[in-house]
Amino acid sequence: MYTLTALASKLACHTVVDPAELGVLRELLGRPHVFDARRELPLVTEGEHRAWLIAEGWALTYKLLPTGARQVIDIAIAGDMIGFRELLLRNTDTNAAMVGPGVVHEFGIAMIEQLFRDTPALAGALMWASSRDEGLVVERLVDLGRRSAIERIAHFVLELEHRLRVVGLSRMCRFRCPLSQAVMADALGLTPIHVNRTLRELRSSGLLSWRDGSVAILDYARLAEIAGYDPTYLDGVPPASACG
Amino acid sequence: MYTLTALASKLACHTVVDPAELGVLRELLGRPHVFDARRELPLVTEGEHRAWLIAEGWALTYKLLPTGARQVIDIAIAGDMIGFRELLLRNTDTNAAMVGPGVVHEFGIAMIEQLFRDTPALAGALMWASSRDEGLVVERLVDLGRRSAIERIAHFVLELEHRLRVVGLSRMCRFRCPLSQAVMADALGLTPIHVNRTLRELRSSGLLSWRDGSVAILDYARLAEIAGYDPTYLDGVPPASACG
DNA sequence: CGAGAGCTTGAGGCATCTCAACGGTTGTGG
DNA sequence: CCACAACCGTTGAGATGCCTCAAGCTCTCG
Repeated sequence: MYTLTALASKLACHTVVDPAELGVLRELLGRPHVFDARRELPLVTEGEHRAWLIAEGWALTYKLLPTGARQVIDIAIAGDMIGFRELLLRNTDTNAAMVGPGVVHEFGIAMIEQLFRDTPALAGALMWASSRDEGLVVERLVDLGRRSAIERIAHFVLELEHRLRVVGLSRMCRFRCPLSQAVMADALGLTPIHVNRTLRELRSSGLLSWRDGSVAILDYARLAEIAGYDPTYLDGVPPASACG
Repeated sequence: MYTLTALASKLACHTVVDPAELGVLRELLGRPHVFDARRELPLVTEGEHRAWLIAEGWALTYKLLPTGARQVIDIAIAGDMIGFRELLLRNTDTNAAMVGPGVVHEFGIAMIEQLFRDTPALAGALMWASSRDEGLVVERLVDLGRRSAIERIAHFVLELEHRLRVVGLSRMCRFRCPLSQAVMADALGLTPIHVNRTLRELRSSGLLSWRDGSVAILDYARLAEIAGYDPTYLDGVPPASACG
């Protein structure tokens, strides 16, 4: 049974979450779906906007340009929502898909409205989580506008570690990451080739290791210095102290 | 007397706005402040987060990097809010400032909460406006990640025209824009020098004119083609049909 | 009259892209 | 069981879009 532990961990950074309210949410969400890798997550079905809560696995939203280029907007891990922004804005030019296999819940605007009625504290916490996701997008904007490739990647890895640690998926600066270099390139505004070279540079400098989807941050301090990393835009949880 | 006409025009794109509710908002906002150009708009004062509603003029939010580089996040025109995202997220690494002189209202989280109690329809409309601003940020992300300099600038001009038209500040594809090339550079992830050269290219191709803060889109169709422009991420208002 | 802001132009450099290719792994259908 | 495609990571060589450095001009403001 999936118990939304990741979501609970994340919200706990912001407020105390009533377990009873979480129970209401679980009831409203219903049964989870188990999805294959690369499965598309439709954000609009039959004119209705849909959003997704990731219980397990990774997902992302992206936009496609007429030229065929792709820009990844959000990278969602366990406890994150996908399509929440589009629920309010009702735009339809955004796509979403799973990265690896995973477990997700589907929901719509009606569920959010009901949460606001029945469990206003939890609804507020979800709004905070959504704002935090916007903060991630803003920080990515800074990445693409004003940081070099090596700074972007360093920043990206540190941010990932932080988010995964909050939901219990990073320990001692080690975590699993199923993102291909192509996906990272589309998220960071680079070429897969350049992502490859830059990662190699970080690896050969002994700052991190990344093999077969297993990442280890080996020199947190130097990585943070390269990235100009300051996680205050996230959630107030302090950065990792040690890399054992 | 400033009557929030720009805000009303914008919200009208989304829902019918009750004039009585707007009256309540005007009461809650109180007297407007007249600010000089370049005036800073503090987003945090005495530990309290503050936001601003622009009644007249232009304002922007930005982040500063340790290196001294600047990334502009939002560019706000009449009817737009500044600092709304930070109100929820409570992050403190974002700055805001006026561009030219202008007229603004200050508000805080308490006012939003009261709007949700007293005028829920209007509060919902404001949430929509806030989501629309997030949509702008996402589209900027696509700009910086996957569009060339000339595409970014073309897209930026078209988006500006759309937003200004919605609040009655653009007619026949002509509008005033007080942004310096340096500000545009910091918004679009470019150098002021390159913005200058790219603008010259657009001008000499007869696509637009830009002199002394007066902009005219001369060839909407070709500009839209260059930019890959599709304003569905905005508000459902159709693009400008003619450039007289 | 000087300072500052904004716009413009030139020359050279480099970070990143483009094009091209190879090897390993996985899944799939004949 | 094999052939083949698809995906992923990797590397090389050359091209280029944008940056950096440098300078001069105009206008406004005090």
